[in-house]
Formats: sequence, structure tokens, C-alpha cells
Amino acid sequence: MDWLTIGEVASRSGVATSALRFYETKGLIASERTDGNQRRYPRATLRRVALIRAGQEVGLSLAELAEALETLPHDKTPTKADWERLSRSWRTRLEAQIAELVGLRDELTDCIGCGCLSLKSCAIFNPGDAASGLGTGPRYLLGDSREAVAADS
Amino acid sequence: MDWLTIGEVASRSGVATSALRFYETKGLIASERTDGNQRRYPRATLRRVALIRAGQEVGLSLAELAEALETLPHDKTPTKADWERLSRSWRTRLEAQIAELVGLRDELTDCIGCGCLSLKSCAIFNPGDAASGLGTGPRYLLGDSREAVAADS
DNA sequence: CGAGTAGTTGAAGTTAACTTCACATTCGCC
DNA sequence: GGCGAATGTGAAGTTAACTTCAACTACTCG
Repeated sequence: MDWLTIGEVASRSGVATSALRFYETKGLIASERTDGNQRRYPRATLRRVALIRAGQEVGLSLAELAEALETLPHDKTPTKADWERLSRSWRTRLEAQIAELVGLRDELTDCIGCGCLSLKSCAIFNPGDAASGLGTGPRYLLGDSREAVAADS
Repeated sequence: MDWLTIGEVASRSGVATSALRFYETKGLIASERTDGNQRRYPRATLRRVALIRAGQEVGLSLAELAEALETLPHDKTPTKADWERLSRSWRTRLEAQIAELVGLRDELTDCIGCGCLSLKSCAIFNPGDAASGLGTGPRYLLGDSREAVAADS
């Protein structure tokens, strides 16, 4: 196996050396040391770093990634099964994220259609119905919507 | 016009009083003061806060929101035109975000199909082609993919 | 062998968006 | 008038994910 210096990993992965050291403190990657105490990374580290970046794109935190990467060997290429497991779960996550945004967009579109200035059912502007307390159901979270509502407080 | 205390705005909007004070320091909302130096918010503040939360959902930073809200009056309900302007631009932004995630998902799906252990064209694992430097085109960002690649450095 | 580039460490700094704290003042209500 | 809840302020704390710094040490190349 050949080893890469931190600078090589950095330029080949597009990740700063400071970030790589940071990842190492977090246990996301690992290295051996030379006699002179310099880090030497196994080649598979490039793939690990790529996985980290991809995972971040998908919205995972480094802590979550550390957990996911725990199951992969530090010093050799992950198997196709390893990769499939990760990519499938990440895709699931992506899909959930997409669904959430699409829902938000649709609501926003509805709002545009109605003006949303007094819409009781607007989900965006009535998130979880945190308002009120008067027990009269959804409040006009966007504030006063003329007389009718102004009279409720 | 009637005024709301910070506590009222907080409970009706679902946003903590500390956050409201924070928003105020950032110029996102504004208040008048009573003789005793307590804040009193105009009713339209509820709508402003709702807009802020909605904007954040869409991925806007408070700084960006401050800019967008600058065009709205602090003390009265925004017009339908104001709201349409904002919601349209936010929807555009949402759609861009969605498109990005969908693209990522599709790439991930392709990767799952191929195993992605040696795929040259994998966009996820070859982001912007930061790798190489050897001028041989896309490198195997994921690291070594057996002999063939191991021989390239 | 000497210069210059690359790498090492721990600590502190950065940004966003708030929260928490400590302590003083004010409000609303009986 | 008095009491407890609500507010006010500025400063410091929080979390994530890094970056920057200072002071060294190690490599690499001519």
C-alpha cells in the first residue's frame, strides 16, 4: 500500500489540510505517522473524504457521518455492499428532504394564489399552530387581518 | 393601533422573547417603548415574524431576510403586492434548492446501480474535479480502484 | 548543505442564530 | 401598597465545522 501526505489528500480531495486534521480529531479518518511525526494516509482515505463530502451534501452532520463511517474499514476500499448500504440510506434521506421542500413550495404556491393575507389554513404561516392559547383554533399568525381578527385580542 | 408586548408576540408567533430581541438588534423588527422602557410591537410584527420563519424555512439567512423585509413597512400589514413579491422569489429559491437535491438524488441512484467503486463519471464523487493535477482528466476521487488506478500516482 | 516548502500542535478566532445569566426595573392585579 | 410575573440590558455561552496563528520541525531539491 502506498501512503499519501496530508497535502496530497488535500489537493486530490479538494479539502483543506486543516479540515483533514479536524476530521481526524473527530475520528472520521485515520493516519499513521512517519518517524518525523508526519501523517500518512492510506489511499482509501480519499474515498472516505469523498463520502464525507457527499454525506454533507445530503445534509448529514459530521457526527452522523462518523457513525456511518465507523462501519467502513479505514485502510481499504469499502465493498460494494458497504457503499450500497450508505448510498441507499442517504438517498432515502435526500428523498425525505426533497418531499419536505416540495411540500413547502406547494404551500407557498397556494399562498401566492390566495394572497395569503388572511388565510386560516396556510400551513407555512401557521406552523404547528404555536399561536393563540385562546383555544379558538388557528390564529392569524401573520398578524391582524383587518377588523375581524383585530377584535380577538 | 394596538400594541403587543414582547411576551404576546412570543406566544402568538412561537418565537422566544430572546429571539425577538435578537431580531430587533438585527433590524428585522422594530418596536416603540413605553414610559417604563418596555417594548411594544405593532400588530404587523406578527406577520413579519411569520415571514421571517417562512424565509428561514426556505433557507434564507437573517441577513438576507433583513434585506427583503426592508421593503416592507414595519407598522402595517404588507400589501398583497408586497407578499406576492416575496413569496414568488422564495418559491423560485425553493425550486432551485429542490432541483439541486433532485439532481443529487439521481446521481446517487445511478451510483447505487453501478456500485460506484470505479466510476469515472460519478458527479457526486468527483465534484468540480478538484482532484488530480496530473492533467489526465477526472481522477478516482474515491481513492484507489484496484491496480489500474493504484498505478497512476 | 542550505533554502524553501510542507507539516505539527494546541489554542484561539469565526459565523450564524440564538440562549442563558445576573441583576435591575416595571407591570398587572388584589 | 405590595407581590409575583414579565421585561430590560449587556455580556458571555453554545454548536457546527472549520480556519488562523505562532512557533517549531521535517522534507525535498538544486
